[in-house]
Amino acid sequence: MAKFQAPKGVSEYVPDRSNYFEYVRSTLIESARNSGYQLIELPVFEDTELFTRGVGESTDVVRKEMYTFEDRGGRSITLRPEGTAGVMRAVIEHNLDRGQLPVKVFYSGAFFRAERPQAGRYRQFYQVGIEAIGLSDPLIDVEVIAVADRAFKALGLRKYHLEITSLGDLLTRENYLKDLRSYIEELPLDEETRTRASLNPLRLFDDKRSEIRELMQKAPVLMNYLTEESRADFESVKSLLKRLGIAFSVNERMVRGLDYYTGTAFEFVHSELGAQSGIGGGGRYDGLMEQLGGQNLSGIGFGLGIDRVLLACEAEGIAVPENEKLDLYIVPLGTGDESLIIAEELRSRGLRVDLAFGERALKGAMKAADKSGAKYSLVLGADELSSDVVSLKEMNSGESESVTLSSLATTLIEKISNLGEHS
RNA sequence: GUGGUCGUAGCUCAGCUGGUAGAGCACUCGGUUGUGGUCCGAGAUGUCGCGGGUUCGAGCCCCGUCGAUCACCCCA
Repeated sequence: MAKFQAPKGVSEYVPDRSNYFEYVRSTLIESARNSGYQLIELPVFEDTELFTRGVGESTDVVRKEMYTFEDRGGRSITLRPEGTAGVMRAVIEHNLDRGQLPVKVFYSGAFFRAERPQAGRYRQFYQVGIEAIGLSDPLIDVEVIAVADRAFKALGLRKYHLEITSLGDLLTRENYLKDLRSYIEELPLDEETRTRASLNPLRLFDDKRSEIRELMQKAPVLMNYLTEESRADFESVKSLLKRLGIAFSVNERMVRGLDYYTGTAFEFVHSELGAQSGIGGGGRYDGLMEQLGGQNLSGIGFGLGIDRVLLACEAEGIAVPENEKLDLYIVPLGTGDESLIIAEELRSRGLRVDLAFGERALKGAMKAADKSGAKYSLVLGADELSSDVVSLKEMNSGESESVTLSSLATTLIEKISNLGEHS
């Protein structure tokens, strides 16, 4: 029988790289938690219509990238291609918007898009996202951006930058798009490009071909259509970002892939990732909640691509910190039972402990201790059991000291916490 | 979805103009009896992505297929 392989284009993480993945994900989540966002855990599949109405019929995501199927009850189901629509559905369904506003939630999980895979672009990929719903205020726009920026900085990323723009309110967009369409109509375009433009004229700003870029140089710019209020909000966002020391550039031609964005929109781009350079992006959405049957509340949020952030970290040579490693590795010499009992006792005290299984030779077991990255190791043989004293070895220095078995846990806990303070 | 490149041991790769597979790393054991990271020795490991075809003979040639990768499209 042929070997099974994972389905085409999915991203999956196995040891040791999965440690790196977990570190990246938890760092992103911690940034959201530090800002008061709470977990919202949602299904990975939803009613297809939630996405066609929420994300927008004209988007590529809906038109050709959704995993849609019929369940046994004849319902049309779609694997979630993005997070915001589902969050809005849940907020409405559970009346979360009836309490204090804004509602602040974060999510983390798998998303699905049936695209041609590439490094950094997968059919099943992972995102951490946040949403702040029910408040239209530059303050919250900036907070949302700051959550992402702080997460990236916490990871130690440097080679990324933030681009922002304002897409204006719904009416502004309507006026602008009308003018943009009539401008594009006059351009000498091939059939395919024209079709793309008719679905979303903003796309042409993103075209890689230089002749198109040139044609679009003189196209009307949305920024000039903004109402006084939008303009003022955007100014507030910019000055607040500056005061927070968050570097950014204004990209008046930014294009977002989802239809629902209004007002502030932003994107984090990393310079070492090739074509799939966006490590996160988001923006405000004024009409979405109402569009999905809720009250008329505005919200703002982002999605960060864990897979891409991980690639970015690797590209910058960022390592997983030491404290993710084991505290102790036990090498039993014919003392499997006792070793496991001691390990369990230490583990229940909160220490990270592993041991060598399978009657390995001392040399091999010490090698395993080394590979595990554990901070300390100890050998447990008949001598130790009869004397109740073990030789606790600090792996980096190679030095060891005698510790009684009964004080092993407290000694280790003390040593580990001292290490933490010094590093 | 479109086009280019690639697919040999767990990993990185070598394999000359076709003659039935190799290196380094990793792994296991050992270097006189219980302490790893260096060094030395020994050992295990592959249906050469999969399926067809050409040939006396294919890892090397042809076709298909699956997958990865790069760019486009799009996006996290």
